[in-house]
Amino acid sequence: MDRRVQRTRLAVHQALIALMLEKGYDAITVQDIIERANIGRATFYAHYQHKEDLLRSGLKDLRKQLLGYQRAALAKAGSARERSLGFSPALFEHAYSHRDTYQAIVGRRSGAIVLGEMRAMLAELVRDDLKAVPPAKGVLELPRGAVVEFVVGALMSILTWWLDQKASIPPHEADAIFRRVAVNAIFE
Amino acid sequence: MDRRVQRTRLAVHQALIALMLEKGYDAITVQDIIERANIGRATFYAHYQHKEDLLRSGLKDLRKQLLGYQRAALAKAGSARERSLGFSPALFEHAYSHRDTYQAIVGRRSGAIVLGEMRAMLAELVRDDLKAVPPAKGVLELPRGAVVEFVVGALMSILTWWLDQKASIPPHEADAIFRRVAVNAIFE
DNA sequence: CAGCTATTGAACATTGTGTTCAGTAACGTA
DNA sequence: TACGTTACTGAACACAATGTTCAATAGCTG
Repeated sequence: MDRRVQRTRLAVHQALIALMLEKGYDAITVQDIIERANIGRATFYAHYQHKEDLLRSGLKDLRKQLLGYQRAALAKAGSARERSLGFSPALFEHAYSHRDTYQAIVGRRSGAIVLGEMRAMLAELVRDDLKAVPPAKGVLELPRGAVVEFVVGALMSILTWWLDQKASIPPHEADAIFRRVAVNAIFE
Repeated sequence: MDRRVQRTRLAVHQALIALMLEKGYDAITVQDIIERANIGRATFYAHYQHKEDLLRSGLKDLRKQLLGYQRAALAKAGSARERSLGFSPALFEHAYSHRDTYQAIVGRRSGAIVLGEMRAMLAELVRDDLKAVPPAKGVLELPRGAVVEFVVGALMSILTWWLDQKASIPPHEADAIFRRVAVNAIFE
């Protein structure tokens, strides 16, 4: 790929992340982005149609990685309880080493589109994952759709809370908290 | 209060809800609102500073009602398990009878500010509520902040899922689903 | 080096914002 | 009912951002 294209794309993506952390996705204008990335207006529109288009292209990379984690987790052995939502430890590790990016995506300043896309991505992961889990037997049969939404909500909540924390809790501990509340709800 | 003011405020609020259901909060312009509400531009800005200002004023009413539900629930008798998050049945009932409004606020088309405000409101409720609940004893001590975020996330998730459902599930059933996954996580 | 292609910067029409102000209508009260 | 007060109107305004166009220029790949 043309080196100029690479540099432009990188600069724009970095500008977006930085600006999201500073002012939140919604407040960002294309003007802001091209100034920060130091590129011409026409250049931006040669690459992306909208601000949103840029965002989606960034989330595509994230998606690929998450799907990779899931495939790896599904290949592992263990009890059904251990294997369900098996991608979660890797996800928390990943978030830990890309704190800035995750905080920009999932944090308080984020935008509706960002959160919506992230939810959709995670929902896909969780749905696939739960295929292996038999429906919980209890007084109340939980609808599968509700369970998926619930797990995604719990995951995003814990993730947000964890990243906002001053005292840096290690990722495996944050994951343990998530699994304690989410996995409990799924089984029995 | 002046009748003219009342009519203007009502028209504007109704326009907002309708437009949120049609195109989502983010896509709405002040232009849209004043056209739909059929008022002059200057009139809008005489009442509200921004689009966001209008939104917040609408959410204030909701907040009052939710706090009322909580006070009523706290006054009731019952086990700790029953009493915790005791406002939830009333909340689901309320959402059921104001489906449109809730769908506009909490639904897929909503905006980040809307969701953020709603989260904050619910977080306040939940935090107050959980003061009565002793910390769960288990292998892992759950941080209180994490629990609050988790419960709010679960509530919003189940609410969204429920309102999106075609088959109209009765509110008490939706509430049962919520309590089944959320209360379980808090106790034991 | 040659040929291709990405980038530039400036200009443009369009849309929305938030403010101002004089004129008009509707209101509450006496 | 009549009066004084207050809210609404509609038009105009400066400003900021959007997304497009195009000729000129710079940088890349082979």
